[in-house]
Amino acid sequence: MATRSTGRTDVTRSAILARLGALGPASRADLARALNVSPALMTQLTRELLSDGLLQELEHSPSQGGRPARMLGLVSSAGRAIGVKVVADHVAFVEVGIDGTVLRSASEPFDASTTTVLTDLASLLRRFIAGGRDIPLLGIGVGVPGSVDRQGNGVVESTQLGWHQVPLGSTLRRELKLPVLVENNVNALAVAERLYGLGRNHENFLVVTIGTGVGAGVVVDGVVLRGFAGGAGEIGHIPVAEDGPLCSCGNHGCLESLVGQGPLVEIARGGGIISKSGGIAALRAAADADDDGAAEIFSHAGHLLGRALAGIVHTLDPEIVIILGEGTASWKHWSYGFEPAFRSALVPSRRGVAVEVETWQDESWAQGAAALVMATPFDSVDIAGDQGRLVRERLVEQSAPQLRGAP
Amino acid sequence: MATRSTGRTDVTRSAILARLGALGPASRADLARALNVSPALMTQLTRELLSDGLLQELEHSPSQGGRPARMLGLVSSAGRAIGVKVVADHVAFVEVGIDGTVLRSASEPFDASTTTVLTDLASLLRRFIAGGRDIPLLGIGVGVPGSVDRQGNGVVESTQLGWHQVPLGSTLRRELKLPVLVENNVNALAVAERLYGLGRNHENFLVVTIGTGVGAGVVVDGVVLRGFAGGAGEIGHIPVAEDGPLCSCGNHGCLESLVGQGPLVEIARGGGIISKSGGIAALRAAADADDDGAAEIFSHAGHLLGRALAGIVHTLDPEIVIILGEGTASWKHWSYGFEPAFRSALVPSRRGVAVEVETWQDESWAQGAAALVMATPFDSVDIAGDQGRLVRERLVEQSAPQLRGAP
DNA sequence: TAAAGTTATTTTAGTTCTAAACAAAGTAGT
DNA sequence: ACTACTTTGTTTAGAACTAAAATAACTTTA
Repeated sequence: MATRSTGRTDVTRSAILARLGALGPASRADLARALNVSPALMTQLTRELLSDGLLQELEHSPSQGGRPARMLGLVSSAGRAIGVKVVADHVAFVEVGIDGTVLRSASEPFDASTTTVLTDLASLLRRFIAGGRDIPLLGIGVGVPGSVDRQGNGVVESTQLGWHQVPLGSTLRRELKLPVLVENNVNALAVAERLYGLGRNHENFLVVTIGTGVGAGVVVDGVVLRGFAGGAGEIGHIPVAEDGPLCSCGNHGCLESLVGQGPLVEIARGGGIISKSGGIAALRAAADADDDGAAEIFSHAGHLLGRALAGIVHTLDPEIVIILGEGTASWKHWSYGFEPAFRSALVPSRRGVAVEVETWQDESWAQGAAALVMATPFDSVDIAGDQGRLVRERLVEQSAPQLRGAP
Repeated sequence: MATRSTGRTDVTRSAILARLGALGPASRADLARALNVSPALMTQLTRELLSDGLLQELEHSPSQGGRPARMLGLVSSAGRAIGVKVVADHVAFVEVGIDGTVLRSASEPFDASTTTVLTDLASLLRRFIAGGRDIPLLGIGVGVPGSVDRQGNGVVESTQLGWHQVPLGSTLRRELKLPVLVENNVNALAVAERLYGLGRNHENFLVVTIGTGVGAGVVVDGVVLRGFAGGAGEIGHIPVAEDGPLCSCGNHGCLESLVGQGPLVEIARGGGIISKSGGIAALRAAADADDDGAAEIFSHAGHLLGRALAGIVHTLDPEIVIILGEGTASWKHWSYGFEPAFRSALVPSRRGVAVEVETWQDESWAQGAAALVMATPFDSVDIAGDQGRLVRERLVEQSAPQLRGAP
């Protein structure tokens, strides 16, 4: 059906801001091309944003053969966002600037299984917010391991947290009086990747995370694919072995039950490769030290992941696959199994699909959640709904209280 | 990025026509809601279409508690389309009315491997077109077993036909002077399903075909997912068995090499279940006659398909899975293996996903191809590009040569 | 160094759509 | 019958865009 061209609040206006934030200064002509609008409109919108004090004109860029471009840059104090990573035993916060850079971060112990989870989380968040700079706070992004009905609604279903239809979004919104966007953590990462990472240059890509579990974020035509109930990307439960080990979901032989961090450590302990108390770090250390058994464990995991991803690549035809997550620290070892299995299981015409492994940081999950907020202006499909509109309004209104609508 | 709200030719105007064609008469208010535009615009557009002679006002529908709705219906002579199914040894044509009903059909022997394929096809098409009624021919839809760069472009890559970057679209367009839309055959089927079938009521679904090969069409938010190079949905080559039989793609153990019609027949012959010259019909007959071996072959295929589809459902989270293709004639036998394997491999929260098997007809492939033409008005994402615009123009202009622009 | 070609930005005159107010044509309660 | 309430359809003013032409500010070529 025809998408209603909103009209309500201006989408393009703030898409300009988000783009400049994400990619740095650009000319009006660049922006018009990138956002797929006419130069005429760009002139008009940037005029308003300049007079609102959200943009500034910078130096000229050297001529490309014609009139040199006048670069436009963001006034960096235009906004900030907070990203939250929620897992069973702790929460992590980051505060990011409008360009996605981390300004502050913190981590707090937390119990997701109490009856007071939501108010607990709100208090922790309030405390973190209080420490922030005096820049308009555009909103809160929350990444959870589980599925979310709609970003702007924020009802969470998560076996990992033991949450069943928990109204995380509405509660935080009420408690904090701020726009709140809730999303599956891997999808949030995909949004961040699209905005700040390799996904900037690709409209169709796959983000795959390896770590405790295995997950995927699917970006199609520049937009994160959520599926019918927000559950797309749960590749950790693809059936792999007919009679494999028991998975947390209750089935046997899921991908995650074979290549997740827990199972790998289990195998290593059983095989005497690491001590009974050793963890994934010990296993990686063993592999790094050329222990054949350890290498084989990673390599076999890579093999299984490679075959599973080949299936997904056939299904979705992405341009590039981006590997992320805590597990990437051992990617070198995974890759021995992954590359041959993955490539050889692909149809010849797909065999060249790019696989990139990005460096992983502790804050990456929370940073991804924050990207949800910064991405809302891009949100032409209106994934974030009402909350997206609020973010946009805060961005435009708070930054320029002195102008517009003053008597 | 913000989608350019085309503006060029009117999309909504013909979305009205397509909707009325697909779903029958509706009121202005209904249409406005369905197409997500304002009532005001609907008044304006329908006024034009009425005066153009494309629509007609019908009786009032009984009041729903307020002013009774004035129904609008399509003037059925507004247009027709032709759909073509191309396979290695023959082509099939159908002519459909604006509501998707088949008016005429034909099948011709054909050799896809000659050097004159394209002109041969054009001649056959010309002959078929000539037999049609005197109603505006909106365009030609072609379904091919392979991937297509862009519908409106129509460059085909198909191992099955032995075609490498064949410019099918542009050639037919030049030869026939008509809008031509080319698409992978399963994707075309998904479009038809969205327009006329079960997909009408679902924005996220999966069309799976079983027959010679296995394929899938993925519909996300109402739009067919094509992927980076138009190759999405090639689930026939998902790796299933580590050391399975050789597949036509050159790899071993692809889903298709295990559950395709050819392999099933092979196994049945080898097991003495059918004669050395028996085909799939014989195998089905054996299963129908309670031959345990035959039943087991189908059941095992169902088992493998079920596990593979479970993986895809986890990846895409569709609301419903629609099974189509020649193979559905034996679905009863497949289902014994399919249902338990599929359900038990799904995460509990997904276990209820609906699986529907629709009746299959010989012309279904070609009918799907024709739907490409009828769907272009819906094409808010502009998949069909230039050719879509041409279809729209033909629909509006040819039907009302007597009005508009007359001196 | 003047003419030609490029690229960037602005102006102008629409087009397409929406929101909001209104008019039309009913049903249901009193 | 009279009023209140619903739903449909229309009118009007205005917002958001676009295309095309005009203008600006260079580089390149002859």
